[in-house]
Amino acid sequence: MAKAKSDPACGCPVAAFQKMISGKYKLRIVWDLKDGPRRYSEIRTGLLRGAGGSAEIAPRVLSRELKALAEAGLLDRKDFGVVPPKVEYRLTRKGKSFVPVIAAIRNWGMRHLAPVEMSDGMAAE
Amino acid sequence: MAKAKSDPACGCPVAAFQKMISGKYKLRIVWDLKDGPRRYSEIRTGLLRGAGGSAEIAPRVLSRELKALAEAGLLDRKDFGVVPPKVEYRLTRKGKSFVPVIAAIRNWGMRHLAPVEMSDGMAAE
DNA sequence: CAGCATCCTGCGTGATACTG
DNA sequence: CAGTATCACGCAGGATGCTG
Repeated sequence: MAKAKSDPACGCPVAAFQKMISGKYKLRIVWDLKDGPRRYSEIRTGLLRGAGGSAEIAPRVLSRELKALAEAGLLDRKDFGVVPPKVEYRLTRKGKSFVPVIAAIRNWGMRHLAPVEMSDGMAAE
Repeated sequence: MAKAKSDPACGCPVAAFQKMISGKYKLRIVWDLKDGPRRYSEIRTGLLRGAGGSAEIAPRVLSRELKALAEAGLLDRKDFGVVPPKVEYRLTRKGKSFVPVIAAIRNWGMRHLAPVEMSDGMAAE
């Protein structure tokens, strides 16, 4: 891989999509944010539901995904610039438009590959 | 990493989905197969559309993805067992049920992250 | 609290060669 | 034609420790 010279989207939306959501948490972050803005730690904590018992998420990783999503234009970073740091992330319009797609994915996933005992955030809709 | 002890689906359909389609070509393979069965080389060739100029796809990679998809129950491998080898891959019912999801993804992708000059297989829906 | 800096590791992926 | 075998590499992602 890593040819990364000329495949902004490869001419294929699917490939572009894959790139955009590459990373274990991206989809779930967006999904978590669909209910409203959240703070860094809230996202982090939320991601642990269903993490399978692994340790905590490395801040480096979460940070990276958040940044990538922001640069992809899916979400917006709001830094309050206060002393005890406070940062909120919220979906942009583009991000919101993406939620239904995730919903479709979740929907399919629950029907077809789910051992899935509903312990997830599925009470949402 | 490599916790891999108990996360068949992490309890999260989205995570399971990500696992299932992890791999650069999986989604596109399924998409390509939506029109009917295809042979190994056809898939390989088809995948090159939009490959961005990289060399050909390593057979090892394609092979692996195909196998994974088969084990995931999305597609079916049909070996004709003839002298000049001939193998066809076709979507299973489950695989077909997944096509609309990809369609949703493509649809969103074309609207939101597409440099996308319609050179793809978009005539589909 | 919200990160960034550093080290380390496994796996996905590419390239090439070989086989039934 | 449809793969498997082998070598090599980069990057995602985990674990710690530190900072503003």
